[in-house]
Amino acid sequence: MAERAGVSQSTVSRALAGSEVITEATRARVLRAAEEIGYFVDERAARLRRGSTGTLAVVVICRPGESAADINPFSYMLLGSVCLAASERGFETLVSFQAREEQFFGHYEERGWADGLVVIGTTTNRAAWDYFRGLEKAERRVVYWGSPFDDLEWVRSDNRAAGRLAVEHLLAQGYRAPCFLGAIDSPQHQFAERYEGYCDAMRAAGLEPCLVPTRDGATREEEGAAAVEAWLDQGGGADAIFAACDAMALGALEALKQRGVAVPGEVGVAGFDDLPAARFAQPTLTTIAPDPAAAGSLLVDALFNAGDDAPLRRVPVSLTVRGSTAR
Amino acid sequence: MAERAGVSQSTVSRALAGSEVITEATRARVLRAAEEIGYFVDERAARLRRGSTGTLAVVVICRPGESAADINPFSYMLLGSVCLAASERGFETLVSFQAREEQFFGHYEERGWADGLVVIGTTTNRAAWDYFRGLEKAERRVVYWGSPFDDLEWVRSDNRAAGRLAVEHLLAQGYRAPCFLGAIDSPQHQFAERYEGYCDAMRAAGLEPCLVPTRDGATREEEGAAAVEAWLDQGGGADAIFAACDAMALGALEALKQRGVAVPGEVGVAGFDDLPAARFAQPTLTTIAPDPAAAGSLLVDALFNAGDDAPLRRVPVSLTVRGSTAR
DNA sequence: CTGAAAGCGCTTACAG
DNA sequence: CTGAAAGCGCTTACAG
Repeated sequence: MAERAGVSQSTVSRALAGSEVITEATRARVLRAAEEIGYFVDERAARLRRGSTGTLAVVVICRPGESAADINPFSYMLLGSVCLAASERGFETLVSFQAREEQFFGHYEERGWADGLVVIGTTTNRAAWDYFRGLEKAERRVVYWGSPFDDLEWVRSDNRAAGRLAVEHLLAQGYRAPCFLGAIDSPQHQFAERYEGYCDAMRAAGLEPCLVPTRDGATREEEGAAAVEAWLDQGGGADAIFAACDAMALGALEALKQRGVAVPGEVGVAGFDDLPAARFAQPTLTTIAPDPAAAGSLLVDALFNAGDDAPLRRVPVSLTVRGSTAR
Repeated sequence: MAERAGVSQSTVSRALAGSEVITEATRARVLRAAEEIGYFVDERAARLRRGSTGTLAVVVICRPGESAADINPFSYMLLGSVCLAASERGFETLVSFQAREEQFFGHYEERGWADGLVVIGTTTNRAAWDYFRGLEKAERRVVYWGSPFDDLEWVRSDNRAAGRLAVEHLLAQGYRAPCFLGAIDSPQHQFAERYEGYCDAMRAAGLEPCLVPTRDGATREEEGAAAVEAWLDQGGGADAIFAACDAMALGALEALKQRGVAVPGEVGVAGFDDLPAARFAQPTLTTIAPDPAAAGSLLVDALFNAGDDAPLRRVPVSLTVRGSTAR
């Protein structure tokens, strides 16, 4: 390649890297030669020499046994937005889905594969969290979505605001006794935060918070459906449900329909996530939507600004009103 | 590291690479030392020396302006299944989403970033296909999902079988005149294949095929809805619809509901894709489901078996019966 | 079975 | 502004 352009290896490198110091004429000659012989810089060598990788690893934690079709659509959206945000900042993204204990892996930095690691964990997988928490000690660049641990570098939705938004909307629609559907002691910390926001708004309105607890099930939808059935069996009592996530809300909708409870007439339902499915539920599901694009940007920024005084770690949320609360 | 274990660099390399030739005692010593100092092989250097990358690039083609939340859920599933399949075969995956002309990029092999490239394009993006088709000449390892070009190395759903399955199911449910909703002259070749399967089964049953054509719209759902409205305006005539994809079927459902046409009573509706949303549509949507896991495996295998006599390139499909055809 | 040496393809001080 | 030289951290013939 250097021969072809009639210059030295150093000059080729500088010309292609866009160094200021090179004559425009020389650069043009080098670019033409590169075009002619289809030359591209070998990034393995460049990075080995340079020391950095220009790549960011993103790990999506799944439940064991999950296949591509079972993975939470919101995880996919997060993955997409992280890749997009990384790309905007000039980084490539190495992605891997990890479910079983034998395959947990986070040593991308040590191996020279990536400059940092984004871990996306929306589902419960305790073993994975234990593994990744162990890594942290090594003083590396890692940032987490959905971390159950507050001492890790995390980015999350503004869950408290979400809880408040939901309650305020429900009350504005004329519902008088919204309850919260979810598990607040779940390792999924975000649910507890949504519950806190819910409680804030309830108390601000002079109302008593009310919790309809869910229990672990095969899927979030089943958890939601089971909890609603148990609640109805005990006589119900609330006239609206704010579910900790859309999947549970969808399950709740299912259960209410089966029991002949009219939505939104008798009971209003709102969720969180804005899954694609929310738009097609019957009735369509009112939900609090996190901003996936903002999430990707914040995660990538947090990765490289770790240790900052006041890193921006809360992804804004917004209310999407649909049929399930329209009365 | 070599010092620490008291052996040469060569021996460390061989021990860690699992070379047969190394004494178990030596290997143990090396492994212990590696553990102690937290040593990991630098893959940049290893691959530079070895010549390969152990990585596979996957490019998801999007529509310009699409954000992470807008991307087709099926594309995400395909992405997931490709990553999973690659991982099973010991490959890392480098993923990128590409929408605009300036960012098209496929030179992962030349740059030493990947040993091969999987391109996932389910949406219409002519410029992207032109770009990637241009690459092909360079005699490289690329395999395509959703390619409009038959001369590229492709993997697709068994679309003809899908068309047949849909018609056979519709007839078995007592529908007498199923039509096909979609664009058969679309660059999206797969739609035409589904139409062919539809025609095969119609003729086999002694029926005349009938096409309800769609036209490009902002989203597939809008395309489906608009086509159904136009069709109703012209007097309809069919008693069942097999839509070229779920998004269109969902749009059709929407339009039928708005016009007061009962589904599945007056008109049956079936789609293709098995989007998560299909389970939550009202009524729930009968659909032909491709097998995303199989798709990932086939794509990865095709990548490394290119040029084989009879590469397996058709992903099996299956019928998922739901409410929209249940009469 | 293990070690010394070469070299993968770059980038970057160091000279000129 | 450009070139010659060193070296990034590995793997792998080649000896022994």
